Amino acid sequence: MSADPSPRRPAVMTDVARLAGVSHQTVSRVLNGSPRVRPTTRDKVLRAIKELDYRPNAMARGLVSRRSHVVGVITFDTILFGPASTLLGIERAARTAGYGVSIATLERLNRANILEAVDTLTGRGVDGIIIIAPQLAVTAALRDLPAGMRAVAVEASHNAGAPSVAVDQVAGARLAVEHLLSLGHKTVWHISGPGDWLEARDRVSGWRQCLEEVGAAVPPAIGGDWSARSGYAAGGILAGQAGATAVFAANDQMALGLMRALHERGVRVPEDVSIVGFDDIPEAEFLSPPLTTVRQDFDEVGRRGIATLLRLLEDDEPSTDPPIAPTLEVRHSTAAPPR
Amino acid sequence: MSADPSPRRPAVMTDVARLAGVSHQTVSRVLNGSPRVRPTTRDKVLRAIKELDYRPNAMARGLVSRRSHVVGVITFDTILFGPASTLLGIERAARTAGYGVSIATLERLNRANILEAVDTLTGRGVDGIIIIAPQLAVTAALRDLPAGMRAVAVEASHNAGAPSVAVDQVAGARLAVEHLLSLGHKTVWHISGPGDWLEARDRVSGWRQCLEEVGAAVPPAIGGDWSARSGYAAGGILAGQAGATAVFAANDQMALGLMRALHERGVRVPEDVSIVGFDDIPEAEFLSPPLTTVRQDFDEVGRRGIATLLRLLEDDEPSTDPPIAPTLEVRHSTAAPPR
DNA sequence: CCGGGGTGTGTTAGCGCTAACATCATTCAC
DNA sequence: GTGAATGATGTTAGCGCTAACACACCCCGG
Repeated sequence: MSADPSPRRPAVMTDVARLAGVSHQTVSRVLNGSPRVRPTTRDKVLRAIKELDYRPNAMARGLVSRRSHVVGVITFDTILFGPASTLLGIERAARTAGYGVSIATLERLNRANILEAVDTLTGRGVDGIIIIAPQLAVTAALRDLPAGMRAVAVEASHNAGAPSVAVDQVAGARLAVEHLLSLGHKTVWHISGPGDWLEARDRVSGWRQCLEEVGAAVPPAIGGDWSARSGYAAGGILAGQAGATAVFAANDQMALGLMRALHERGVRVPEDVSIVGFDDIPEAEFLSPPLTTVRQDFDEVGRRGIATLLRLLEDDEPSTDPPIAPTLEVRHSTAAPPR
Repeated sequence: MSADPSPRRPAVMTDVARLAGVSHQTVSRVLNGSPRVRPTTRDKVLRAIKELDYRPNAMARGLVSRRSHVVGVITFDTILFGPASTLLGIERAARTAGYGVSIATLERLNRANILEAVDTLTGRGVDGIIIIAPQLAVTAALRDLPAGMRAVAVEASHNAGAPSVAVDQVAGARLAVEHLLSLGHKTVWHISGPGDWLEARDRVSGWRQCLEEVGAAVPPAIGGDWSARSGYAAGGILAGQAGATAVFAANDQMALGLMRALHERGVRVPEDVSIVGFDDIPEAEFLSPPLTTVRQDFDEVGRRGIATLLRLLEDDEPSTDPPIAPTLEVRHSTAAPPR
């Protein structure tokens, strides 16, 4: 009833052709959904394929068709929530579109590394590349990608050397600051991300703009590095500032560290100080108190990244969507200022 | 001095051969480091390669050599700290070994999905597969992988259908429980992970064993699902238990949720209740209070996973290392019980 | 009853590379 | 000086597939 259960060597197209009594080209036509095949023939071929447990060889296919149906993703070597979520979103979107994903991570972000990663991925035959490029160095590197390589940048600035997909970080920061001001705070302090991260800069811009527009004093931004540790350290600085009643942290981890630092000093959140984070990590809702934060839709980032890349592969016409709007999740870490 | 900067079509091996005045086979020899090439010839070829910016075509290479130098990684579609860190560790190790990584994520874990992912990856021509398989369903699926497919399971039970690499979860749990008992607690409660996760089961076993060995009462395990939310919910149950002074949570997120729940009820950590987590997420150190937790070396998991797979590809001899030992990070969430 | 235009199928020629063997110089022992 | 061993290179034949064309065969109108 069934063929040899463990053939020595996996079946190839000619084996299928022989068993079905047709030429290998007819098998190829069936596989590629050509309409020029009689239904009865198609059935014979399909049966033979199943019987031999045949799977087309992707490399042979790719060699002749010049399409691997694999996209490369370059990402910073980290488990930071943003990049990790974006990678997942991209993989999901790619899978839906019938593409595979090959990854290359970078230990250190600089031009040489990035171009090398692009080379490696290109060498492996990917059809295009998505670069998760939140840092300025990356944006710069994008300007001299090898000619002919199709790439899109996500989380990069709009004037990168490639079409880009991004969340509107300025708008996100404004959401946070406006919320705090509307609660009655006179001004808002800011713990920023590292200066070479685009998102960090944009969040600083949004924060500053918003304060300036309402004529509020603009305190100096306190520099952090995304880690809870740096948020904790920022707490030390903030504690010495009498009028600081509201803080916008550029990500949730720093907000968490800050909360720890304030707690140690007996400063209550939100009674004494209100805090807003950024990212909405899964834990944000369960901190003490639950953290008000700005949420970005990373699945959407992934979908748009893949969509933009596929468009680029097909039409060769770069296209850039407007940035994705983030949303504010109000929880219990924000309240009116103490009187 | 230099060739046409933007050739219409990328250079292939014959182009290099022509420019260098040798046969394409000599170029191939240079590329593959054959000793049978005169140094002067090698130089000529190398210069031609650089001049034409030639890169070998991976698909053509793979087609004939039957090696793609890409490994596939199947992972659960999640940004849980463990699996995400493991993926990163694997990529790093693979890169060091000269391999690329193609990923396939699973929305839902069941046999059909896993086998499909294996098929997809195999179809894309990977040399072998690493399955991040923390759930029982995966272990079961491993038993009927397509013949000839080389695979290794990480975070799976030792009697999976494939060679495996794992951290000793039982030992990790014992570390946590012993620490709490040594502080003077009469017994230790446990918030477990989902019952279909191997790691969750092993941590329950370690916890129970340890208590039984010293003749301590074994309270019922409280079921969680890894999320901070479930840890928070467990807090409700625990609060009703008068004698509960020590809790071992099966991961840091649940510990975090629990801390929140206790805080809301005015229960102090560690004065009233001691808590130990598992994983040592980067934030653990900055929770209120800093969390004592069990740390697993995911980089080592990645390295061993790749090493095991490559050994399998070379010798065809399955080999399984002893499990990796986790370590305890003592911080401030644990103390002697209240008297 | 014959030519034109579909259909369905087979044949041939590569894609860019490596493996295997063939070929031609050298070198060196005797 | 001769033959065998060795070294450096070229030639040929695929890997498994798709693209392009060639070829039957059928149906149809004139």
